[in-house]
Amino acid sequence: MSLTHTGVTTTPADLDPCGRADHPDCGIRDVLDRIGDKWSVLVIVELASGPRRFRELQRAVDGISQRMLTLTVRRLERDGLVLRTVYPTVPAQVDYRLTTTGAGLTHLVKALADWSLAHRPVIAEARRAYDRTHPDHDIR
Amino acid sequence: MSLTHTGVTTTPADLDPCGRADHPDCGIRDVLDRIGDKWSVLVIVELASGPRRFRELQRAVDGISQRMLTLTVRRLERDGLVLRTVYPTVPAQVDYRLTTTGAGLTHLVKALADWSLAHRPVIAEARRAYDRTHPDHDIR
DNA sequence: CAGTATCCGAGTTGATACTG
DNA sequence: CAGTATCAACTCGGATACTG
Repeated sequence: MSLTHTGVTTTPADLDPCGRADHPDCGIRDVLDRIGDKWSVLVIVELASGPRRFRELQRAVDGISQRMLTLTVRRLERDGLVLRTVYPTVPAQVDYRLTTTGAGLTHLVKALADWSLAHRPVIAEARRAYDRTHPDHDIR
Repeated sequence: MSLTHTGVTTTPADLDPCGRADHPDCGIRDVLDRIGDKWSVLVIVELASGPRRFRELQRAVDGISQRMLTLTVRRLERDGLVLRTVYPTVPAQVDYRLTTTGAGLTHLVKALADWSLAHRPVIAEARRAYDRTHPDHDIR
């Protein structure tokens, strides 16, 4: 479902996720779907430090299950952000590394991380203020 | 603190919703959770063009349900990214606009959008190539 | 080691109906 | 207009077990 689902009240099969000129999200959805999920960013960040094997990644990304790591790296691979290399040894050995495209994305992720870090106090305070003024409201 | 944790990244003092020191995502998660979901970015982008009323937003963000729009703007408000103003008219009138913090975030979102747009062809091609070479694989 | 295959519960979303 | 309330459908992620 990650390919072209933006809002979609439009047609089922739309090869043009973009559709309208007044729809400013064209294309961004693709990337957002990828980096927006729980694990991708963590994997990307880890790979930014260099190639990693499957188990290394799993150990580095604390809490990720085998299943989720597999799915995550597969999707990143499919999008051309990560390169997966299998060495026909026994036991199997596979390494993952960022592609040029993927490395480019890390800059943005880094920028986002910096912004997040810089604004964490502000956001935290905003939340406290909100929760204080809206005691019974459950936004999550 | 940096995102990159080569081998060992001990985050010294961490006040955190984060839990553990070996978790390099501290803080970025907050923001990612917000902009990573299906609708927030679309709403932010729309608001980047100026204040909007509830219905205007709903019309602009194609496909969003009333419920989801409410939840989305509430969360953005709670995080201090969006300011919600209620005018006690009849019928009710409410407008939403980005806060200074929110506006700052739009720059990053913009950067992400630009990157996405620029790399869309590459990613699309990577996907086609992957799907061609892995015909039976369902990554979704 | 590096996966794949299943099952299942929790959380999220969307449709629908109703209100100040 | 700008919501709130409710509920069913669906998705996602984790746990577990098995394989080349």
